[in-house]
Amino acid sequence: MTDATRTARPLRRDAERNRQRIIEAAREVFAARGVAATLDDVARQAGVGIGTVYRRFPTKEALLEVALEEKLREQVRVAEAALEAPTGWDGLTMFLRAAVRMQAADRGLRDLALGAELSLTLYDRIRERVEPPITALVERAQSEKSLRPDITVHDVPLLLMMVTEIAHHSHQVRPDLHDRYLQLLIDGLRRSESAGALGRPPSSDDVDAVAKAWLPSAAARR
Amino acid sequence: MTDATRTARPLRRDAERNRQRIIEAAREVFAARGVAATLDDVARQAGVGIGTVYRRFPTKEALLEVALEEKLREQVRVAEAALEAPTGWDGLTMFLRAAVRMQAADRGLRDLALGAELSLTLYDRIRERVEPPITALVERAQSEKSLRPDITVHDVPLLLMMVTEIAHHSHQVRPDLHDRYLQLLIDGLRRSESAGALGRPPSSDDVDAVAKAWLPSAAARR
DNA sequence: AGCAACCGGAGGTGGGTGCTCAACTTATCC
DNA sequence: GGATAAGTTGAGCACCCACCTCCGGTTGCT
Repeated sequence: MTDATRTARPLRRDAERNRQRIIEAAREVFAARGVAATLDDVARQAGVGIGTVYRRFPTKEALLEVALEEKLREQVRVAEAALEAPTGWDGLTMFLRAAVRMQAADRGLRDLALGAELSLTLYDRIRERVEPPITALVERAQSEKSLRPDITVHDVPLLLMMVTEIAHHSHQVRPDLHDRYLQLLIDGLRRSESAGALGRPPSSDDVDAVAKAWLPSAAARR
Repeated sequence: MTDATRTARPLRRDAERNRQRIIEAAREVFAARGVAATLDDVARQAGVGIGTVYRRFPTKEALLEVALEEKLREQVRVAEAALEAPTGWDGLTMFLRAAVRMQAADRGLRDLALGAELSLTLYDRIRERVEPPITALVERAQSEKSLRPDITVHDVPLLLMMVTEIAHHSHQVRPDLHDRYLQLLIDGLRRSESAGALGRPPSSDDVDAVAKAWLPSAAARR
């Protein structure tokens, strides 16, 4: 019953230093290039050999998890904090803006938020803590007659995908450009008599399928 | 001064038949996989050898141009037809819906419309015939007080990119899903007192830069 | 029949990725 | 100040994919 990580002897000092360097480098590299970045990239950025990276982190997934766990938790915190907003509409738009800001600044975070090759247990743990607050906000905003009634929680990931996609392609040229289109979408979310019909909303499975098809690895595969 | 294509002797019958097969196959393959599709894919689909494709079309670009020229012209026609609409708003939304419908059904068309590796002369010829009608529609819809005033022509390509991106990733699962988000954006385009500020619009150069970064080849390169 | 035109597709070329391992270096402990 | 385990390194292997060439064999045309 002894926990493996607890009984493990501490790393030698140079090894521990390299481990930190690798994590730091991973944060930068994954932020810039997303989960598609190679561990060679990380090693070069960290100033260590590739072998060192592989010794410390058996898979890219393991490194991703360590490098981005904190930011993933932050996303949960943002969703929960949005519940404190005075209105459902404020909370929902606050969450959208915060999530876009974070994911626009870190492509790896965005890839993970879409469900990319993360340890499923951690991913599910995050997702199951983000969905309930957002569901609550959507319902509250609809009962307050500010959010249009034909929107569901499952639209939220799709909105984020669209906007962060713009963000990543325009980041070099106009790092703020995506805000323009997020605002346009937010204005489209407002209840209004002039709004057109939206058609059938995505199911939870639809969202998963789209996210999977959107990920870099899927694109490379076909 | 003799035109090379005019003085060229006609192809042998089997060669002409294969040429047509290749063009037909190219239309299917590029529609499904976009400009990233390989000429090997096209050859397999056409039931001919790769060598045959390369003899007939020295580069992928040449084949793309022949395979998609008609659809590109159709895009121009759609833009011009939108001018006939009763109001600027109707014309603009008609154009958006038509452009999205066509580009969602043909990924290659979408890639070319974004400016992917097409012979520059043809590309510019298309663009310079699409922009004026859209500019006119935007201005008309704004003077009619239906389109919000902080939108410019250069927003149109970005809107198309976002929506067609969703279209391509959701096509397998829910071929109509992108319409939902196009409608949301269209509702966001309507003039309204509750609309938020949009920030600085993209310049023409910004659009080019974003489109370039969005293309499959650019993603592979870095 | 004879010959130019045409076809096919194996394979050369060039690029990239994920990962290993044997030779070397360094921290730590007595 | 050794002895030793722990750590490091990066060339190199295995693999995959895309573009394109080349030439022995085939086919349509006159």
